[in-house]
Amino acid sequence: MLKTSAPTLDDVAARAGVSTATVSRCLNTPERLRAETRERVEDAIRALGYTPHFGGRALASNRTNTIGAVIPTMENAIFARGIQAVQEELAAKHVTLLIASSGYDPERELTQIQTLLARGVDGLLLIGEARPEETYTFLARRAVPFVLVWSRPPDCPHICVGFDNRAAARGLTEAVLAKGHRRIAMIAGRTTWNDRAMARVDGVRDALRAQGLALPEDGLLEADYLLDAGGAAFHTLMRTEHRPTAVICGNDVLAAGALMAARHLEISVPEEVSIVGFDDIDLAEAVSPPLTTVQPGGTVSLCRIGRRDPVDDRRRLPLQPAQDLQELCQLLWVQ
Amino acid sequence: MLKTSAPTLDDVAARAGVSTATVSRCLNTPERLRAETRERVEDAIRALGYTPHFGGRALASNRTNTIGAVIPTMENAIFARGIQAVQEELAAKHVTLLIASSGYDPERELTQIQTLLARGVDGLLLIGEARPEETYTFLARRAVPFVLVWSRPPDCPHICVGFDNRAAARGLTEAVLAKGHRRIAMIAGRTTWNDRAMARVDGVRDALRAQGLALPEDGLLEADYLLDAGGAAFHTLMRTEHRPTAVICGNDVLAAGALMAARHLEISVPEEVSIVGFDDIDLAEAVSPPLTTVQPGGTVSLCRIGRRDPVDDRRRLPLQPAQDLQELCQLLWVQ
DNA sequence: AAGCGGAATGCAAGCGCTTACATTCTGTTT
DNA sequence: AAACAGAATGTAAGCGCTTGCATTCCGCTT
Repeated sequence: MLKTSAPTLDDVAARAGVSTATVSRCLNTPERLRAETRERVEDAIRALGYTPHFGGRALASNRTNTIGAVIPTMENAIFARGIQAVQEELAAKHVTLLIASSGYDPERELTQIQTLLARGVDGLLLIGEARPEETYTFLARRAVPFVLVWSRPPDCPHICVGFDNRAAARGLTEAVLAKGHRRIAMIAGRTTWNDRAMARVDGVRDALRAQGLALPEDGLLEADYLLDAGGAAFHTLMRTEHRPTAVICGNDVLAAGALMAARHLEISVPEEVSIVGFDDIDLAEAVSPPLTTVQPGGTVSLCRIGRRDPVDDRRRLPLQPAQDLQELCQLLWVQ
Repeated sequence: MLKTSAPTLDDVAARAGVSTATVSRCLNTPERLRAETRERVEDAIRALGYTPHFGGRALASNRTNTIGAVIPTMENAIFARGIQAVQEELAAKHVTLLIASSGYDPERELTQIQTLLARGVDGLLLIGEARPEETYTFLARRAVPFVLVWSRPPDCPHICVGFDNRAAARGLTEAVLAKGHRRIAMIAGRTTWNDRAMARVDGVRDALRAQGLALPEDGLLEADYLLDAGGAAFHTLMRTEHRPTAVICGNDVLAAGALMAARHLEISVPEEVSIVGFDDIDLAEAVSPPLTTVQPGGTVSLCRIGRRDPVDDRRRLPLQPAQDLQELCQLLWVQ
């Protein structure tokens, strides 16, 4: 009689003439088997086309080799890019990344965390530090290991892997100031429950203050991270009494939106106004003129402020993404 | 003594004064419990902060409520967008989507499929139809239910949810022809193991043939779906003896790359040459001039060929994404 | 050749849940 | 009040794997 259902450990064990324990060890700690035994087991596995049953494994070991990530949205290229990198790094370690998105909503984030935990993830990856105390309490009660990425505030009590958004924004702003701009406005992302957006605003303010300057009263707008929203905000800024000569945007999507609006309003960039982004996603390079932006954790491309022809004027920010990924994996690895 | 580990079904059962079977039923088929019993159980669950153990559940029921998707890459916004939509739809049905990417490599796709299966997914979502027979054999032997998305060739023997890329490309090309273009070139995506890329080339050819035209010999280039590659291909096209007056690109990324190259070469678009994309991602709208592109399954925005000011000249393609999502879920639902 | 220690393997008890089947209710019908 | 059907609940047997502990094996030393 032919067996129709998937082969199990027992089948493999029987065929290889060993116990199930040995087969299990062959899968998990092969170095502890005699070479000859291991080969016999491996042959049986191959012959039967055996694959371990995920549920059984999860039940017995109480681990799933899965970590969950809750990101704001996959539609922002910066997160898609980041998540892809993390995923690849984890895959190399035979860990699966389970992705969920919150749409920048802290309540939804908690729900997603709960869903991920119900799915038995061994650890969590969360974006940024700002979230309701309730969420942190929950995480603590469940004793889930988690890592915060994408920001690293100087005094964060949690495990963070990321860069200092405030410092990056300050650096960017300093570069803008160095080009002679004095009337600078900002289109920030929504700062509620978003420490990155907040930190970037602070960074801009820091740099201005150092020069005895400030954002004009009507020179700081918040917008959703959408092209349209960026455009609308830009439109508003351009209607203020004294137009800024440079507009710093909370990310590249906002900046691209602003650029579109400028085109629409027939305001020439960078002649009449400079537009500056943050993240250095592909979009930044594709628009015209290419956006001045900052690649956090990489290099700042300050090359294009006020000129169309790129010049190499790049600076390093404190963080190496690749190295961070390593760190990240290690952190999550410590169960 | 305080219990430290997570509460189990037994704990809940004990506390509610019922059997574990009842608790299980309360979780899975609550309508089969007397209201009063159900409440008692629910109270206990709440009091204990109980969450079902994923592994146990998977083991006993042999289902994970997970479906896996293998996409080429998350870095193309079109897939990020699509996956996000699917994910939300599935989440509403308490199904988790597990995402893996293949980087357009069919071997890697198979590996990823195997990984996903090892993770116990109940079904699979794959992009496009073209893949080695080996992969299909494997799927058949394992009897995994799967759905192909993003393309729907007329004669596909599998379950497909998507649109007819060939027809879409033909439609787009016809629109280009209608604007008077006669010398048309194409920058296609890599067509090996990519039926969408292939179909788009065919569609362009169809439309040209219908007018007694053809792609010039040196007027069809293949490129990776990257900005740079699109730019390089455009560069090549512009060096051919008779420059095309319109360049149709396999997707918006290629088109944006081409546009960047045009800017670099100081070739004005659309005065000297028109550039046309495919997918209608945000990028298409952000570049300058905004790309003419086609939103498959939605509307074709043919508005901007040869002019900067958008005119409303849209047409519907045969497919409704939302409706497709429904269909998709149903298909996967049939275990 | 006997003795020994460590490495290799086997034994078997669960891990937490689902579900077929058995049992006990409940409310009707006679 | 007895009988009964159906609904509600309980019983208990696994699902496939891991792992602590017990046992056996092997290659040395003496």
